[in-house]
Amino acid sequence: MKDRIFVIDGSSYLYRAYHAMPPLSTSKGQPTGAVKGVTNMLMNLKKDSEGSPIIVVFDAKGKTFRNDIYSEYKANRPPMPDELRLQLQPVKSICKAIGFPLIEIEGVEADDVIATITKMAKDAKYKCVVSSLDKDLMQLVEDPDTTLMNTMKHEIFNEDKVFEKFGVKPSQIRDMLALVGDSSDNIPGVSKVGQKTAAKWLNEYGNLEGIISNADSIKGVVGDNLRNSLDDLDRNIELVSLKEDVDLNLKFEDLLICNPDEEELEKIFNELEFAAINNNKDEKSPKKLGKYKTVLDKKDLDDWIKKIKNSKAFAIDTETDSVDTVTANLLGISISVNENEGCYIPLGHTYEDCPKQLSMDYVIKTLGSVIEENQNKAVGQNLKFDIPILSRHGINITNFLADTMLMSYVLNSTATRHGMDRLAEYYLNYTTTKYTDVTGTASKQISFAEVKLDVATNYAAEDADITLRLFNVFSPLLKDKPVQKKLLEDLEYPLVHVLARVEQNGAKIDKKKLANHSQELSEKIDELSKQAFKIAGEEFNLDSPKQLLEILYEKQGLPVLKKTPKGQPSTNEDTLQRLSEEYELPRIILQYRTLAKLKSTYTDSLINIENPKTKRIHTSYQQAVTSTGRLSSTEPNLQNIPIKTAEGRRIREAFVPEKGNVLISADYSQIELRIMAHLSKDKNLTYAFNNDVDVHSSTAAEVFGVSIDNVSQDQRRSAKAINFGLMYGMSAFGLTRQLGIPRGEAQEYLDTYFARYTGVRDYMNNIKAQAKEDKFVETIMGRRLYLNEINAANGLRRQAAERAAINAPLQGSAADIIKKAMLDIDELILNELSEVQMIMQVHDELVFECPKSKADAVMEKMKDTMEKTVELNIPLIAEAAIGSNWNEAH
DNA sequence: CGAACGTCGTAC
DNA sequence: GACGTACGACGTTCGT
Repeated sequence: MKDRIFVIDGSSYLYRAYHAMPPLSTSKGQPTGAVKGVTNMLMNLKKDSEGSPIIVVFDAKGKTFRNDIYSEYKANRPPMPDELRLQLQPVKSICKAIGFPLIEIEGVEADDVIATITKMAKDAKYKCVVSSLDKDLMQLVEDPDTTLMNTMKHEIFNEDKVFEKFGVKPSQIRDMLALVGDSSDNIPGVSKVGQKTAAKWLNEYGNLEGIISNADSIKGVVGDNLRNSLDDLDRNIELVSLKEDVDLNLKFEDLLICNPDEEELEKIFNELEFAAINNNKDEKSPKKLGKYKTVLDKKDLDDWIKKIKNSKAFAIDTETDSVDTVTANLLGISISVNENEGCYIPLGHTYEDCPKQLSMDYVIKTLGSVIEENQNKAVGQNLKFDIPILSRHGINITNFLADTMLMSYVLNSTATRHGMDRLAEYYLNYTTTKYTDVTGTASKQISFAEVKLDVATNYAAEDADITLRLFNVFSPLLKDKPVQKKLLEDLEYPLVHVLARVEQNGAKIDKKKLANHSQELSEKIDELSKQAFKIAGEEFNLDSPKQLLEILYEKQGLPVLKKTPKGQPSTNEDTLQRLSEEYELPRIILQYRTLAKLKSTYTDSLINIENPKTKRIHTSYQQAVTSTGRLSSTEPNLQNIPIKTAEGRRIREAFVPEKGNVLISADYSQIELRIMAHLSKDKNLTYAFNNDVDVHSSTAAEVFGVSIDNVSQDQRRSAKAINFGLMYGMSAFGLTRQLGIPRGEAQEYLDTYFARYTGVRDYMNNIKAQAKEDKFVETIMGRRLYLNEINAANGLRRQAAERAAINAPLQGSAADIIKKAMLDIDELILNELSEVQMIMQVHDELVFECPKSKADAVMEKMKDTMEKTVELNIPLIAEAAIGSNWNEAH
């Protein structure tokens, strides 16, 4: 076997690591995530290379010869982000200190240098492995002694593998790239020719020359495009060909020398605050585990009970056999009272030879009552999960000290996601053991009950430990923000209990009705598919945008009206709607889409998700997801059940009460517009709400200069679009699209609106100015949305932040208000309406289930409570109705 | 092979 | 490029 060398494209490593790693940084603020990622990748490769030389190539600064050939080359590349730029030098220093030869040559690209090195290796009778999957480099595989390798997977790209992936031989890759072009390098290829078409031609005619000489026999639009692109193709070939004779200013032998400088490496690691990196070992660097104890006897449990009693705060976490809070069984409890310490009390582990655990009854009786007594010192992460589980096992928590997930959310809803693993990474720079690290994934996944106690303890006690450490980080931060602290303690924490109850209540569905509907949809969908295939002349996957665009635009030759952000011809509703005016196929696709969506997303999934135990569906409300303070709903999402079309409303008809009950729905009328009136104090808007005038008609009267009684349907519709658009920061362009009117006319509407509603105009300008000053906006209850990009140099991003600045106080305040209403109503239910269940929240709507006989009175109480929950400058109105299903009640 | 991403469509 | 906030189904791509 020949000797071999490895060649790395350093820049591509850097970018990959940058995107794969969290944004770590040193205490001084030097970003290090990408450095760490690259370092790990280098170490792994070093290990795998078994002593073979490794050479690292970086792109040099400045233009290359390709810019001389084509001035637009890579012209649309965004500049390297600052956070990454700052990590470039450290990465290079580390490469050198490890001892890898590092090569940067100006005027050419790293790919050319790599090509040159593979050529030198070949001449010296060495094999060459390039650690990259870059498609430009695939042409190098033409030489049997050169391969590309996917570092993570040890997958080798040889000639066969290239053919498998690209449909052509390595020697044809160059021609393929020239035909297809490369949007990231800003090289236009032959229009409408992608990898597939290019491969087809290359297999038929051998090479680009062959294709060009047969160009006349290629039919259709693509043929025309090809004939029109001949000049481009010459240029593209030059651009995609790699230069193999770059002057590296060294001999091949020089590349084989590894010259490590351990001292320098250690110095760099210290500066970057890296823990010692494992030079040789396979496993991840061992992280310092805290002192974690498995509690198996009464004496140890007693110790921990004392610790809880003596603590100022203790963290608690539960382990279960399911994520479903309605059915999950308790398998263990973990506790932490000091950082880096913790215990795990297993209660239900079942594997063979599992040590004897304390009995559930005993632990509930002893530890359980101490937890209850000390619950105002209890800290958890996402307690909405733990509370119902504990409650079902006899431990009732109604008043906890803190929830770290919500602390993080209220402090800054967008800094990071608020799952514990992410919070530990972000705020503690600590990598937690993941759940799937101990249970495995997918088919190999085992129940937590089968996880060995030592492993389970390290996982579970760590969770409690981390929760406590996060609490210690967040507490002082909140001390400095009394308004946010109040929001957290008076709104979000109490809401945890309410949401837990709403989730546990669940909603009843009429499965038979849904099943019938599903069957009906199936038949219609089949029929539409057949029609579509007939017109297309072939069968294809109607659900695949990719196949659909081939059929519509390439085979059927329909005009391309719009492209997706990625440059593909669009097949979305808007586009198909316009095409439908002239063609039948898009019209059928649209009908197909509507029905397929209903079936897959709603009828089928709702049937499947009914809980076998309760025969109801139990959504999960996410309290720390949205940037604005709204809740979101998952598994299933009950907040996007159709309502606009008759077919869609049939889904709502399947949401029903138990026998003898009815559903009551109460929703806030125009709550966001009312908040706009409240915040802006605009005279016209305030007048409309104070006098109970239809707000869209009133706007129409102002904008179109007619009396309110003479507002036409069309005018009201336009005014409604304006009112909604304003709250989203919509432009004249957006209004144009929405209403299908000329740009000038839309602009006139807006101008007139702002002339009539000067309060709204001033409010919008002020909130934007304030946001630019503060870098955040606030709701009426002081919930903050930080807007990092409000002063961005990039106009698009800045404008998006400006729109968010307008929208967030409106959407967020509405969210605050309905959350407060939920607390008030929950109290009402607990105190005097025990037969009523709150079962759903849909942003401005609450749905209840209650006995028919109580319905009228309950409805009035709910409506009244919602309207009085806060006092604004204008009245808050809730509209309520009773029904035998959700559609009727709404 | 499973995770992540892209596109599409539903809600408020 | 142009309207804010979400979730999920499905197909496609990519690499923990």
